[in-house]
Amino acid sequence: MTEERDGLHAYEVVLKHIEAGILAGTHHPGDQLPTERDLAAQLAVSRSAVREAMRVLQTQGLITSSTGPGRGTRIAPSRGDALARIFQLHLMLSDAGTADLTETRIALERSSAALAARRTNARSLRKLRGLMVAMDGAEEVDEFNDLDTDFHVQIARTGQSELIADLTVGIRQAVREAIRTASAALPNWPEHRDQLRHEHAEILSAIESGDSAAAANLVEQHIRRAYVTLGIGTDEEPPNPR
Amino acid sequence: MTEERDGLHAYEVVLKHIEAGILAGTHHPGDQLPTERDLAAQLAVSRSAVREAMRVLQTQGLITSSTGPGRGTRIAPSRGDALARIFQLHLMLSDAGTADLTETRIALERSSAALAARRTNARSLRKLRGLMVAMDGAEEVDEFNDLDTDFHVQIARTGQSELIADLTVGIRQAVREAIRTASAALPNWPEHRDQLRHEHAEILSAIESGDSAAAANLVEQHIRRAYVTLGIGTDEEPPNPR
DNA sequence: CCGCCTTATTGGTCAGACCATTTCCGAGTC
DNA sequence: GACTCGGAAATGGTCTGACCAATAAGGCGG
Repeated sequence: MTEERDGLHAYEVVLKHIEAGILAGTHHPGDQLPTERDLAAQLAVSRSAVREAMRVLQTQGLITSSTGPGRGTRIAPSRGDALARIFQLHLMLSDAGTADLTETRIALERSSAALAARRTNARSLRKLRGLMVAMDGAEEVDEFNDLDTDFHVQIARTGQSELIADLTVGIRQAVREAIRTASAALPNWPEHRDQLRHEHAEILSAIESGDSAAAANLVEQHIRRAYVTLGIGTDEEPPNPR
Repeated sequence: MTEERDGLHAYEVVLKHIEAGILAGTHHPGDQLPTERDLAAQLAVSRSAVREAMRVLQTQGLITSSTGPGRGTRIAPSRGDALARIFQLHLMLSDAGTADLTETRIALERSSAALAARRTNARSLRKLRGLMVAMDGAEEVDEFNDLDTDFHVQIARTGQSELIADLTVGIRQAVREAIRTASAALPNWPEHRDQLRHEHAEILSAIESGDSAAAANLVEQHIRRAYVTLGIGTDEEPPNPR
């Protein structure tokens, strides 16, 4: 076999080979892949090229590797937070305005909250209540803001759609710092904080009672009110009007 | 310097080094990175490790490389469709139900359409009109479906928020095959196709006239009607109710 | 039968070489 | 002086081969 690579880089040959299996639905979570040395031989590239492709897929949360006989590399059973991290990096480099980000965040968190309301489970509710309690005891901006982020993330995770959850998490993480800074500059922080506590309680209540429509609407109001108070993302008409 | 890597893999050292620069806002699109050999020396890892990290960032669309003195590697000025491709792979492996996907797609495309209506430009409108014309001439399922995908993608691109566009593109690409299969099985495909043409025309009209609310609503109706006709994603109450 | 030790497998890392492309610069030419 | 051409150097791309580290499996002695 001559090296017909059609201008593709060596690592791309490997990457496309595996991605094709995923996109075609022939690779499923848990499936075992050939060893790096075998793949290199099969595709007529060096092991380095195979390893570069493996790294790419690993950092995208698509495969996991471990050493030892019979171990090796397999399609990841769960994607972890890789997508959220990648998403966050893209957000940092993107020129998306704060307003766009806000509207996207609202669109995603409406989905998250509604899903959460329809798929509650005892463990998630316990975590959410725990975060509420923790926030009741958090007076300062930094501590409260971290818990606030966790609260929204936990709602996303409750929906049991890891994809939507990952996106939600990524965007919430990305705006975390901006929210922190704006909060710290608020003259009436204690009032704002109490308002947030109140809204969180309402949202949790809607989720607990399984009212997905209410949960979605409350989350949207919650986010909009917070951004108005913080003075961010209000420079143009909402791109997602209702 | 002793190799204090704290359990991190060699490539992770490099990856985190560069990601940190991005997340901290010290790296901006267009910025030049050190050469692979320099980075390897600085971080006390082998060049292979540096290359693995570079591959990861390249495939995520975050950096670009070229050879030659003074060229090298830099932060990508534009992220391309890398995020959409990664997103698509995650969708394939995720257990997200079709219903969840549909609702998320609606949430995102509402945003896309509304943004497009507020940020129209001659070039985008020309492309959209061109796709409409092409669809008028496309009778068969496969050809029409490809153009349909392009139409939705182009709307997303028109919004000028690459982030939302990438997400929209990823999810639309991911459901492309499912839509194609379901369409091919439709007994009354010609009627469905004509209905889609009609709805596309309405959406384009709303975008042209800058009516973002109408554009968002029309897109939502368009997607919902299509999924009902195709018999997918209707197995539960909408998670994003209004 | 149990526990330990050896061995084989497999990913992780490294060093070094060579290649391909591109820029840069200087010698030579008009 | 300007222009062209050719070689040197920079830089990412690829390959080879070696060795390390973790782990599982099998064998051996008790």
